[in-house]
Amino acid sequence: MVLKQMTKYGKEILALIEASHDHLTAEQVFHALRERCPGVALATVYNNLNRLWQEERIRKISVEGMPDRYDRIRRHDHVVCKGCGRLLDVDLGDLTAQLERAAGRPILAYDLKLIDLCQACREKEKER
Amino acid sequence: MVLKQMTKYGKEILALIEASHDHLTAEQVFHALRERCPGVALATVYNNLNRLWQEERIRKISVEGMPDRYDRIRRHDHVVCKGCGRLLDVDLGDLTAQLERAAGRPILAYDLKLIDLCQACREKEKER
DNA sequence: TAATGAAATTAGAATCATTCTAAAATGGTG
DNA sequence: CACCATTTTAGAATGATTCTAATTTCATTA
Repeated sequence: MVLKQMTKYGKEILALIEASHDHLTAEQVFHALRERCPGVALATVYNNLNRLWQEERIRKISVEGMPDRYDRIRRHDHVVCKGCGRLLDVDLGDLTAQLERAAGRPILAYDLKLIDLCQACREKEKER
Repeated sequence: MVLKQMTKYGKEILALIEASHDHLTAEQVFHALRERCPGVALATVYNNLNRLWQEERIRKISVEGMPDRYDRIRRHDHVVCKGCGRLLDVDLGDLTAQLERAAGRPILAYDLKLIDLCQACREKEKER
């Protein structure tokens, strides 16, 4: 895929996502962007997020029952809390070769989520 | 978690999912169930899918941009086509211990998707 | 500089999956 | 049977995202 020149908002949004260590939803990106570009439309945010995603400049993370979240592309994995969906970064290194061997077939990439229960959710669990 | 007795539709839906080697959406479960139970409501399907999921009797798989799909619980992983979202089963065995070691923390479970491009999508890719 | 055309942006409607609501049906248990 | 909890139901509501068609922007060419 040939990467096209980025647009004004494309650049802004990419910068926002790269700078953030959270995992922003489209809505959160929209709010953050508004501070710098008051007039911008929500559709523009979705347009650009989709474009950036297709160009593989950002990652999209989906967890059941929550809005998609966007993340910088640099290789890393995630720990998702089973209770509240809280997402943390973790890096297990590049497992591609290993997984290909185990699967017996070549892959383009993989998506690995570790599931745990965060401190807060563990407390709540106990109460019951 | 103590498993409760299953309800009439709960059983039907669980059986449907266990029997199917596809990865059914709620809508597909609804259609299939209708053949055996013509009057059943879509809400009932969602109710039961959610209950079964909470009781960990079925799995829920979410891939960005598509409706959630449901799967039997037996341990296995998935290969997702990057182009069309087609989902195949693959079993890499239980990597829990290995992943815990790599992550340096205990986990409850994990969710691993291998990404590839299916034959059909590879053809299409070429055409461009 | 004016004209052209492609791509980006916009506002709002539309869609789709899913959840919610409140009422009705069902199913044990005493 | 009477009771109460649970399940089911139909349809409305919600929330995230996409679509649409008009408008704006911007680079390129005449």
